[in-house]
Amino acid sequence: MTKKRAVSPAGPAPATQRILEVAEQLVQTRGFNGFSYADVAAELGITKAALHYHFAGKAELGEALMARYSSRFEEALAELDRHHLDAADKVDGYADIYTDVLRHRRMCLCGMLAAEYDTLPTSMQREVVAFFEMNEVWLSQTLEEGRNEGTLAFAGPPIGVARTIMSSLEGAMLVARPFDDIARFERVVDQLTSGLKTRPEDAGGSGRPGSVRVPS
Amino acid sequence: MTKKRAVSPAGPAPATQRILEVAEQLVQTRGFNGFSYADVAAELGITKAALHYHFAGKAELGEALMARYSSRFEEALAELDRHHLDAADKVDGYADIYTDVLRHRRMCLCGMLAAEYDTLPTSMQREVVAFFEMNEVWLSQTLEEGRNEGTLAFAGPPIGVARTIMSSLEGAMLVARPFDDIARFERVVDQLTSGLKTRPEDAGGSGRPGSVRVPS
DNA sequence: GTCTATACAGCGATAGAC
DNA sequence: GTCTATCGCTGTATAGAC
Repeated sequence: MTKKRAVSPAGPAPATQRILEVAEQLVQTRGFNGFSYADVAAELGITKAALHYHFAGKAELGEALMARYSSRFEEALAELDRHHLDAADKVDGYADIYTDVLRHRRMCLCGMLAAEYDTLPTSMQREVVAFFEMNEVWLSQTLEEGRNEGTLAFAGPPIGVARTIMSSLEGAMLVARPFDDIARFERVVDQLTSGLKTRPEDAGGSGRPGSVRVPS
Repeated sequence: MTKKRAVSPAGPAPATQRILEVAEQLVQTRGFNGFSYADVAAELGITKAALHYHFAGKAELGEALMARYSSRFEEALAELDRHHLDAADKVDGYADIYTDVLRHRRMCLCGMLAAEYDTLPTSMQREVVAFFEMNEVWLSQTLEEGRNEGTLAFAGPPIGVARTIMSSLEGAMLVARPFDDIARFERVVDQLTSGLKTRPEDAGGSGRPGSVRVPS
């Protein structure tokens, strides 16, 4: 048995992983047009040329970033589903995912890329839209579930409420970052979700049952 | 009397105006890091060097852009106040300002710059925050007014609701643009505002009394 | 107020050695 | 898998003529 990990034989090499982590942080804080190969290389102590070995171009790096982010996000949603929470708690868990991103002083990756949408490679544009659609589908289903089980109450089709919640969370992150104020974000989250719930919220916003976060 | 306009003697020269208009459109669609002096010059059929006569550097151009946008926005809010609307209609008018921006396939200038916040010159960073604060102040006052006159109803301090509305509108624009779907934005607006109003909304979203827009 | 010309830094990207 | 070296291009900015 070699030094290479025996389990999960697939998956990116450690070097590739570290590149993605650094690039992700840069895009989420500075934007896709606000970072360069030189930034990533400097942070990792390697050269720009080495990066091109792992990702042919900036577009490919961007696509890998989004694929990773989306699948991580999807996994976090699946994890919420696995916890047998009621829909009201799932919605809270959903908002917590966003809160955790903001806690790392980051913007949602796809929210950031949505701002830069017109300048992105078309492959990345498609992934931005797909990310939002994935969010909407999960939220719609959860909202409908909540209405059926009686933990959530709202008027009209779930998709409308889902779109309001998702885009409002993106906007709350967008605005909270210049103020460097997580509490501002959390208050907006409470405003948005408290109107949906059929039972009163217990005081503390943290430590909810089955809290799930998208790593880093 | 010369050819120069006899009235409103102050104000930027026509050439400067046109530069600002082109640059504004570019920033609102591509971001501050997504456009260049060359883009502006090409659009106007002049050279990059000519631009530097009007604005020493990109930072100065950016500051002028924000000052203009903020004062235009503030004027639109003052115009809403001048129409003797009730607060519910003022909130609708406020949302209409955003809708008109989106109709021009643009993101709110300061919403766009909020995404790029970490990469902006500090002078521009301050203006981004000031813009959001100005919005919040006006909205808070209007919400309180509406609660006093009975056209609006909401729980808690107005500032909390104001922040939710403003940041949610920013987010709804951010997300609607990749979908190139104004209706999506308008439905979110309805969701956000209908819960505030004490009387039902008349059907059509357009042509409300005293509709005001921020030009371009 | 606009031009030509140019400086100079940074960008994404490639070739080829190790 | 990482390096050195370099290419071609674009970016912001300046000098000086008109």
